[in-house]
Amino acid sequence: MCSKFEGDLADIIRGSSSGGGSGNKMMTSSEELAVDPTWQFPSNPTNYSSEIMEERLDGFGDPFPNMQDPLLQDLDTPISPPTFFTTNNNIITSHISNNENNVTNTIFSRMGYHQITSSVDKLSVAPVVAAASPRLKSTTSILVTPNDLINNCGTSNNEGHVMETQLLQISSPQNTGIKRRKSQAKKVVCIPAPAPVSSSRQGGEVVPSDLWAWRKYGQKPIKGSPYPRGYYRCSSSKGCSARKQVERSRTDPNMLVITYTCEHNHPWPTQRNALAGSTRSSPHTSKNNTSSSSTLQTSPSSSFSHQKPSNNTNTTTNILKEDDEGKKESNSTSISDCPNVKEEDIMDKRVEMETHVPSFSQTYRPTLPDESTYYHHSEDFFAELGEIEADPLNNLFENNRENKQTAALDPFGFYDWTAENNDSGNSITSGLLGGEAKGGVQQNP
DNA sequence: CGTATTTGACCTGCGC
DNA sequence: GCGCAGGTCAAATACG
Ligand SMILES: [Zn+2]
Repeated sequence: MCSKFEGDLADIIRGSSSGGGSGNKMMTSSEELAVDPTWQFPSNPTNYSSEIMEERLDGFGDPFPNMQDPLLQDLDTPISPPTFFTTNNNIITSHISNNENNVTNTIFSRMGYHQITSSVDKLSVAPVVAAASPRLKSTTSILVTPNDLINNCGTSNNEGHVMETQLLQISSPQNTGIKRRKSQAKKVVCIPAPAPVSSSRQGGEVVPSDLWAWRKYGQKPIKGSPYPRGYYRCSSSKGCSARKQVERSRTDPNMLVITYTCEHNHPWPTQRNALAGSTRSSPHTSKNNTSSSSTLQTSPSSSFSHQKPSNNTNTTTNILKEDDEGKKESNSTSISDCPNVKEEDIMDKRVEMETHVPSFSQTYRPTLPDESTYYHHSEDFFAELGEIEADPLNNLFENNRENKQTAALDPFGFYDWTAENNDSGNSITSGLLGGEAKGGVQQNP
């Protein structure tokens, strides 16, 4: 976790902190989001997956949901360090000023989650929310459309929001696969952009990398925004239908809006693809700083969820649910801080806010029936984690070397692990860490 | 050599 | 039914 993120986090932070001064650059088709190798997302995509697609359970997150839950529980009990979130802002600023790398935690603070689920998963969603705000005292439900998300992210401070949206057109008889666009459930995450900044050459934007390996398969300019949208597909396994869309929010260049379309079939990204992508982007500076790797990595949602809850004040986590009916119920935790919410209301769609005090533990279970299959009990999961944790952490930290501070961050790192653990945690962790950068090949399976 | 990115073209969905 | 826009595919290119 932490370690992984370190680099990433730093980047993220920068982006956010820097405020994106640079973010503005218009992107022609050519410009893309460059991924910073270092950058990592706090959130786990998997978490998002918690949702269940109507028809498409397959795609979404079987594996993921599992992951999340355990984490959540952990959070509740001992592990979760919500506290760190609270402090995040402070930390961030300080770190940022000093060192980019250090920032790891801060990133999370800003990050926000929006989960938007289309009609399909009613049940699943709720749990998700809970997860998101394990600790939050009050949760507000908000309805948000994806558009809103984008806008919000941009406009909103820098805080990220994660939304699960399932935009489904249930109306269409065929949910199956045919209708791609709207019918599918999507999870939208807003995060501070790493800072496209001038930095690297390419002009590319930096995309935060998550633990998963993503391969870019397309990019298109979007009318609404000056920024192109990048389309990524899971490269870990061919069978995996997980997809990811990355675009900058039109309002805030600083913010990146990442939309996850399907969940991963496989437990974990054994290895990231670091090779090709990263190198290409910049010929000169290959890896270290400047390099922008195409591979995007967003932290697994799980990590996010944890973080979010942590703070009422600073971090805002919003989770949006859309019911079948079309209404969206969203629970946002610690919204108070977020300006974003307001914007949303204003924006287009309806945003409803409710204050809830969910106990995340409760919510958690109900959320995923699937989970049970994957993991019988979160407890077990944790148990494993505990073991794993030690190793992975160490490794991570080592990797991170730059930031020892990250250790403080433990909470984050911890999250990541969970994900790793899920599959075959130990091996993976080592692999990830080591391989992350370049590992060339990705396949696990 | 293999993998990943880049980029244009094609296809599908959606709105009018 | 037409047109627009988004999303995906596939060929070409680049890099380790
Ligand atoms: Zn996958």
